Amino acid sequence: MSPSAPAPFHLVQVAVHAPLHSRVGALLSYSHTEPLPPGTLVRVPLGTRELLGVVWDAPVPEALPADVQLRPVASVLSPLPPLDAAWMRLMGFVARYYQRSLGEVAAMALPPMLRKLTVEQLQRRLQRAARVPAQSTDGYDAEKTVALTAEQQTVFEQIERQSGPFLVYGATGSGKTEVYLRMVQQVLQRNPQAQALVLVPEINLTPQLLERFQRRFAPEWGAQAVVSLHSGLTEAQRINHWLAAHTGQARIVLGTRMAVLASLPQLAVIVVDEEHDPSFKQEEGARYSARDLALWRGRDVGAKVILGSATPSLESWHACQQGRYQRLDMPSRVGAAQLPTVRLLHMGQQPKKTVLAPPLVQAITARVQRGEQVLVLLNRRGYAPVLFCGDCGWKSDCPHCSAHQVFHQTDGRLRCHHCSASQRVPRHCPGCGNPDLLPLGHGTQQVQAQLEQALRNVLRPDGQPVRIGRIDADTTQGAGQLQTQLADMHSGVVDVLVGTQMVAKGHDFRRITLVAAIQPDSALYSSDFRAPERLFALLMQAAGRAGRDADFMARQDSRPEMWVQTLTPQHSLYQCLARHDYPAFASQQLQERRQAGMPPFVFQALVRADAKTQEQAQKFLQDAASAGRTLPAAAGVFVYPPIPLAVQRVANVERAQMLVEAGSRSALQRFLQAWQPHLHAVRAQHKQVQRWLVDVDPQSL
DNA sequence: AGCACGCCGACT
DNA sequence: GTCGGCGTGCTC
Repeated sequence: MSPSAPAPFHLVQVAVHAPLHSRVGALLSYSHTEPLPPGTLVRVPLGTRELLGVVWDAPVPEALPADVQLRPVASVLSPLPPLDAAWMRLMGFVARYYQRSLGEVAAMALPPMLRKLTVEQLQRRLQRAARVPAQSTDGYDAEKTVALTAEQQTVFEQIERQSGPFLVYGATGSGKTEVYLRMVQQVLQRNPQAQALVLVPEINLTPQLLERFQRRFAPEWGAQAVVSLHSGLTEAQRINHWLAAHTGQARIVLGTRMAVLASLPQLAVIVVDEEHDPSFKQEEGARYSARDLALWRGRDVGAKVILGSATPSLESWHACQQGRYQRLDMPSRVGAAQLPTVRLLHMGQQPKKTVLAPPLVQAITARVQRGEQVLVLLNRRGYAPVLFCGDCGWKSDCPHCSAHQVFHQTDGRLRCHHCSASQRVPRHCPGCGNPDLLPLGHGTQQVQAQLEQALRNVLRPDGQPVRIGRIDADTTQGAGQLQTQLADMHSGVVDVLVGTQMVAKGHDFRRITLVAAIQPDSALYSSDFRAPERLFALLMQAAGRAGRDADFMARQDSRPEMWVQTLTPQHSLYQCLARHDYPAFASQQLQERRQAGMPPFVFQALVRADAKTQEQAQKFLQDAASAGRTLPAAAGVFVYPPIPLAVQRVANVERAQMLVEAGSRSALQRFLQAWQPHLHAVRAQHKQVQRWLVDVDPQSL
């Protein structure tokens, strides 16, 4: 381009989602008749298709590759205010930190419908939103503002006075939510433009909390002031809620991890409830941690960040000990509700192969006879994890995966939980023709069946037979099925609920007085060093389901209990659980992690590869490691040898991974940045590799 | 990732 | 003769 004659167009740099073509941070250049400010949403041609893109504030490249022809921007989504600098900084950070392209990260953060709408349709949507009267509060009676307890008041004042970040460490039922509500209210009242972001781990938890925020805030600011953002919304809802956040009309955005990426130009306070929950980590694409991004974003824009949990992540607990976060304790349960007594039932003293120990069955019987409810937890769905032939040793192995097919009695099928392949249960052993195949181990279906058998003659106080429900991934396939089944539990149709961990989270069943964990021991021997941490959190959370309604407990003259069936009742995890002593558990775990050199004392990333054979996958990783070790940034970084994943083969794809470790976050980041182009180059020489990825701060190994 | 182009087997 | 299988390669 000659500098003497002004070009008849302006060059714009655009972030688009063109995965392999563009490397991390790469932008594509387009021309436009006038300059476009950074953050402008545009549609640009790429090959034969048209993609959504965001104009980026980046230096114009020296020169384009000689063979590419500059093309014009196809259209500008002009009705939309540009995305602000803070949002673009966030996208830049996510792309850099998690090793993805800017375009991919931006595409993930924007509502999908933005790709399709015409400028006119967008215009109409914005106008319709603007016409909604600011005070449409129909259906929302002002929630009575109850006085805070002394404990809540103290925590509230500390958050108000100091800058944070805060970790509110409070037992289940200690009233953390009320503190969040007050804090949000306070911040939003002080600044009439300010926005709040509230993150929860699961979609199922949004309706309850959304309703509570609506009741509190809709009377003052209108129903559209509180919106939700999660993957359960329709595309239309999602774009409307996103637009409300982006234009500032929404004062409070409540949602799952994706909400942390929303455009919130006036963000002033962020709450991350149940901050320890693994669901905050995105496990595909850009593998971000919404909790970590909340902290980054809060620091970047000067918003208060409040994390809350009864069993904080060891990362957050450690950060408090280092003085990086401020810990605020809320030890008491509101309204005289008491924590359950934990009984550790030694299964070594029960007959072999006992699934439900007789004393537990007696305890369950006594509870349901008094009109109380019981929650039975078992982290294994199906009837039995494997079918076995006693004559020839045949097992129900999945032909496509290195895993067993699980026996599902309800539909008489064997089903692989990794690739979903399924087949009818064979009448005779496929190996030797033996007609007697044995189910080994037990899952939720079997526990449900055994309970039905054991309680078949037991009656409730109203003379009705006892009903046993089951909730797991198999019973909640269809839309709304989980809600229906939870409603059955609430209304008292179901007396005993058997389920996987999905039932332990967040639901207030007022009449549950007994919670039982059937066989949690396996997590103690897992190869994943985080398994005990997750188990402890799950059991504490499950314990918190019992006896939440102090009035009901008083009327029943009943005391809440949690039973744990275990072969190692003396294990320190169970001993800490029995005392409801998270701090002791955390300090013991942290000591182990420090001695063993594991997070949070080191920082990790994982490189994974998929290929037809394990050798191909591992060879790629080895070559990648070799390329990495020659880099200057490799000093202080350790790359472990590649190993197969715990489930090595899924759907006929072999999977391998390689751990990368460093003593500091910045050393790890420097190495990953420098390594990135080499990974791409090595990949180009390993065409047999079907898929590969980098997982920064992996949550499961 | 899409979406083209391109070069070999069974059908109206 | 064509429809279509998915291998290879390109996209500012």
